[in-house]
Amino acid sequence: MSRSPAHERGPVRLRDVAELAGVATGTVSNTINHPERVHPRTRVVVEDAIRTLGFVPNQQARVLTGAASSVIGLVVLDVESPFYMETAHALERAVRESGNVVMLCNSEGDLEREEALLTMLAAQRVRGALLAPATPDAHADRYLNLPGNLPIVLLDFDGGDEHCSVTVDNVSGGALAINHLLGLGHTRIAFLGGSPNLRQFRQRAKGARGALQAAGLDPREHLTEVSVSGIGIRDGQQAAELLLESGVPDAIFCGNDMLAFGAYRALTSAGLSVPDDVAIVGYDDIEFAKDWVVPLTSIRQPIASLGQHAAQLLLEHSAGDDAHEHRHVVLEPELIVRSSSDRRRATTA
Amino acid sequence: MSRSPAHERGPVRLRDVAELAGVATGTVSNTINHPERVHPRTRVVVEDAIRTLGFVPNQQARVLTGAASSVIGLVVLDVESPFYMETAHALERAVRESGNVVMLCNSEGDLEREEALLTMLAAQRVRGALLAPATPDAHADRYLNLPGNLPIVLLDFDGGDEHCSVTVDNVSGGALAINHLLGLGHTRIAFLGGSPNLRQFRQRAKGARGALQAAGLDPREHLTEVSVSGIGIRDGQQAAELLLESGVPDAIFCGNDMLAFGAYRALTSAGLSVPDDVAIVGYDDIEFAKDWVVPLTSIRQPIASLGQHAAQLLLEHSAGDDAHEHRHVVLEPELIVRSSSDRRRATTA
DNA sequence: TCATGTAGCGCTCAGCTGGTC
DNA sequence: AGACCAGCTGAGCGCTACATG
Repeated sequence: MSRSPAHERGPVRLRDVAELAGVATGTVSNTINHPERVHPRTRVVVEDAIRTLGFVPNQQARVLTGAASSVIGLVVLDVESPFYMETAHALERAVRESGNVVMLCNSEGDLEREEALLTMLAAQRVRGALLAPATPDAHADRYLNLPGNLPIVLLDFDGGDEHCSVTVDNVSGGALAINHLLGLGHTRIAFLGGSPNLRQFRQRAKGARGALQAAGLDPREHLTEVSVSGIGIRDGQQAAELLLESGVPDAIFCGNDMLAFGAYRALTSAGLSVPDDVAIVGYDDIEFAKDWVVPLTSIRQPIASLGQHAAQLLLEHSAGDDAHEHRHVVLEPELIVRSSSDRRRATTA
Repeated sequence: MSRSPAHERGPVRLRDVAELAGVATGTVSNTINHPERVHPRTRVVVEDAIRTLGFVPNQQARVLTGAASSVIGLVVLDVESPFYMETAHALERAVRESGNVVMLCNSEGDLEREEALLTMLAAQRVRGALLAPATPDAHADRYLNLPGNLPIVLLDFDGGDEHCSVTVDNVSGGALAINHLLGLGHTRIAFLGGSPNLRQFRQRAKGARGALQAAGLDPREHLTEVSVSGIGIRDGQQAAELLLESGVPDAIFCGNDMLAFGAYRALTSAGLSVPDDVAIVGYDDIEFAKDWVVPLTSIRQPIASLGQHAAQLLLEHSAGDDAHEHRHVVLEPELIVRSSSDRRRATTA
């Protein structure tokens, strides 16, 4: 009468194990959750039964009886963007270390889709959600009335008093880039990414202007801001081509690394050398940056740290701790100098 | 007595809605699942109550009562590899179109981790799992006794009679690349990726040898196979540097695009021009390929199609259809010619 | 025709029985 | 006889289906 697990219909239940072991269901439950409460003799019998039947407890039923869910939702804008994927990976790592798992969802920058996903996650009664808002400029209000009051932590987005958040200081990152370029003697600088509708880019531009002012230079004179329509290589290339029509700057600071790769293509196509004619600085320091044809100087976001903080905030937040204080963690980016801005730098690292 | 959803403790239950609406729980359930069975007047009342309470049905409880889960697990080797991410995205898209959601898990090429993830997915009672096996050479046997007999579909891995699978013909892809290079007049070809432990690479190499033979050329004479230790840009660069020590080939066919980028770096560092001195062909046609400094000729995997087939197979498989016939879908790759092998080609596309 | 009541999905936990020393 | 421990029983988690009114 032994039924091979692989050929059964429907999953094995606790009760099946109990029957085979000749004990009550509660005893099986106990050997799984409180082994010390059950006599070693019985325990062995039950464990054998579990093994021969290939029993895997139904997590949904467990959660229904009050156990905390071990699933954490992660909603990102764009699963294909290298930066978001690296971030997702870091988050996954941090979440895993806490014994939970990530359910990765892609909002594709669509507000409705984001809402649908949050509802879905609430319906799944996940433990909480990490959310990289889909809107360039969503009001924090947007997340005030979450479906099923799902605990969330906002990524790279300041949620005001109502939510926890982990952000990286974009203003400071912009300043970092500009100060580096000024230090190299460049004063005719372009910022590629002056797209009006992306908050991160706007903040980086603000940091850039601030750094120029702090150095006693008028941004209107020394910083040309160029809009981009998207955030990919092509967009960067087009924008840089446009920029070159009105003169060659000393340096181009790009809103992200993909744009920087595009700028590189435009410059070399125009017969210009990087960094001799024009220096380039990117942003994000994605994996590709260090291995680009000319290794790219970039502003590195502290992804691993971001993941850890976000995971920890969410776990605290969802711990059921009644009076939860919403916290905001702000992390600092870091300048990584490579040969796209400074020929003296080694190719590696 | 109206409790604002955002300030409640614990999620709203069906019963809360029923109380507020002054009906029985069954009626609320009906207005959600079988609206036609409930009187319009009552329906409005219930719907109002649902809205004011912000009620989101507990999906776990639903599944417990027999509903099919709408979660599909996706286990991949490496969430940071561009190719896997593009594949994951395609799968997600296909799964979403079927009204389900993906739970993305990262096995990181680790067998134990893969097993733990499959058990976790079984415990979550997901509808099924899509699995890109973590082993270079796992026996299909490995997946014979799955925890909780989780329905699975194998990706890019032939599971024999015991599982459904969707694969792309790597042998044919290898041949495609070689025939293209032969057509350009190249006969001293290197295959970069002769790593002995990656099945995909072995199959591509096999296709390459076959194509040479079919053209009446002895592979031992015309094809130099170079091992790589990994699958990243650095690995490709190192392998290509090593290769150049023993002479410059007409063309390099790489096991994937990242290796090809690395080979490109090695060639240009050595003062060689692509494609004039050496042609390069990659594999996978990742997003980056078309925008590399010299746009890369590559073998494109039909990712979208792979996603659709895999999702469909899994849905069929998990439909509970008793006598399920395991099916194997084999897709054909496609040659995308760009300027890394043929200067006459436009930069775009 | 429409709403109600109830059983039960798989599991856990508090409370209990009954056998031992 | 009282203390104790192993294991059993049953209610209930949130929801749906089905048989009634």
